[in-house]
This record gives sequence, C-alpha cells and structure tokens, in this order.
Amino acid sequence: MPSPSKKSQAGLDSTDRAILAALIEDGRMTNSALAARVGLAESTCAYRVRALRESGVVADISARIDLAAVGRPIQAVVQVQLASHSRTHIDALFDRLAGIPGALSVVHVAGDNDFHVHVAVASPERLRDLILEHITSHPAVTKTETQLIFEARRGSGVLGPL
Amino acid sequence: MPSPSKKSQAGLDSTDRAILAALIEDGRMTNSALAARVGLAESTCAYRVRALRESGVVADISARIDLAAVGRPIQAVVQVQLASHSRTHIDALFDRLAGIPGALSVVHVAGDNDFHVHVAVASPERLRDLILEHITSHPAVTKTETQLIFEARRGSGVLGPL
DNA sequence: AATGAAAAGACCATAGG
DNA sequence: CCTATGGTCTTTTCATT
Repeated sequence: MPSPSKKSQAGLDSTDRAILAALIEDGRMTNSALAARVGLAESTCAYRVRALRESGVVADISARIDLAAVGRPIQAVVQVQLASHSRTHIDALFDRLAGIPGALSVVHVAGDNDFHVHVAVASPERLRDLILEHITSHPAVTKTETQLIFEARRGSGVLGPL
Repeated sequence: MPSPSKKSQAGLDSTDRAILAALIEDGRMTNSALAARVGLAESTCAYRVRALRESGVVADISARIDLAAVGRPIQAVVQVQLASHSRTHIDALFDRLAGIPGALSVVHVAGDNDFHVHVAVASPERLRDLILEHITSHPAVTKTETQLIFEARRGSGVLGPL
C-alpha cells in the first residue's frame, strides 16, 4: 500500500505537487511518462491530473510562443494611471486593456499607477499607436508611463519552498 | 492541391498561425484534434507542429497553476533600482532575481527602475522577507518599490492583427 | 485512493500520389 | 500537401483491493 502522500496545504499532497512541477516543466509530457516520474500507476496518474484540471489548480496548459517569430519583437510595460477609481471605471478599463491586440498581461496594482500592461508589438511606431488608440484615448486615463523591455525572463516559479 | 497558405511574415503562414492559436488555447490538444481544427491531414499537421517546436517558434508548452491553490495567494510587483549599470551587475542581478523562490517573471526595462519582478508569496510577511533577503540585501540595489497586485489577467495575446 | 489489464484511440514512420 | 498502411505507444475504462 504505497501512499506516503503528505498534505502540505489545502488539498494538495506531495504527489500533486510533483505532478504540477512536471507539467510546468513540460505540459505535453505523456501520462505514462508522468506516471513513471511521480511513481503512480498510469490510471491513477490520469485520474489525479484530471482532478487537478477540473478543480482549476491547473488553470490551463498552453504554448508560449516566440514573440519575435510572430512579428512582434518589441516589448514594453505601459503603466496607466486613472483619474477615477470607481469600480465601474476600473472594471471597464481592465477589460479594455486586456483586449488590446498585443497585450500579454494586464495587472491591476495598488499604487500610483493603477495598471501595468505588458505588450508586444511589431515596432516602436506600433507601440505609439497602441498607446494612443487604446489607452490614452480613454477619458479616465490621466497618465501613462512606458518602459521598453530589454529582456524578460521566467522566474524560478512557485513550487520551491514556501 | 489545396494550399492557400498566405505568408504574413518570416516563414509563418496562416496555417502555422492557426496551429499556434490552437496550442495557446489548449497545449495538450491531440494532433488529430489539431489537424481537424486547422484543416490539415494528421501527418502534415504533426510535421508542422514538430517544425514549429524545433525552430523555437513554440518556445515551450507548460501548465499554469492557480497560485492560491499552492499556498501563494499574494502577488506583487517589486521594482528594483540599481546603482551601477555595468553589464556584470545587471547580469548578476538578473540571475539572482530570477532565482528567487516565488518569482514568476523578471523583466529588465529601460527606466528609472531597472527591473520589475513579479512574485507570488504566502503572506505579506513573506513578501517582506523575500524583499529583504533576496533583493535589498544586494549591494548594487539602491531602491525598491513594491506594489500589491489586486488582480492579474492574461491579455488577448499576440495572434490578432498586427 | 490506487491498481492491473483489456479495449479504444492516438501516434509515427513509411511509401506513393 | 494528401492518403494509406502497418506497428507501437497511450489513454480510458472498469472490476478489484
């Protein structure tokens, strides 16, 4: 009866964490490889993975693509300041920013600038156009601050020690 | 012979873009499902996907996990200013920041603050500890500015119109 | 929860159009 | 780029523990 599964937090035992780590490393790993790696039978492993996906612990499994290869070699962070912080304005702007073509992520932060928008564009001109057309054109936006990204890297992630 | 493949940029035709879009949506889609979706024979589709991965256009396929579910419900952006902008210092700090446990991404930007570090932590105390231990402790760091993240969303991405 | 085993399905390499 | 064929590996299902 092999199951030393330690629960270190809300419903996730060490086997689940091993599965998560593996799927972060390679989201296309086959179930059999995964089962071998975490030491489960294939059927059990498949069951666990399904449970993790259905419960939303695995939010999605998705390809990351080379931005230069799809014609968007320039990246920037555009910080956006709002005049009004009413819920309605925040929500509306959030939607609008997330919908910008080329927006990779939009973050709503506590601070002087309310949103950080990470964008990828084809050229500096396109960056200007994007900001003018989709951001500063909004009546509630008081200010933007744009920083060119020299290099972006992934961090070591979240499955090391707490 | 059915092949309307329009090249809109460097080596990528519209079929490739359809494949990329599908794999961004669901990186674990089977080759047969993908082939059906983009209207290719399975053999051809598999060939395309392999080419896209080998050429690095598909950088990786990876699971995104719910940060709260793994015990890190607090996110923040920590902006970091450096005293010296020598190549050596930049590189060293970049490595160090990317290695912080809980670091999701590290971005080197042109601006007053040189780095933006996106982190996920278990609690505000852990955030403080992380900053003190891994960031301000570095001799070249002159200043940090930290913003709590209220909400982070994915943008619409890069495969819409240029 | 976890397992093994069998049926169903997906994949790969190959050859030919 | 498509079809078609094997042979192999993978996933799923289910009765059992």
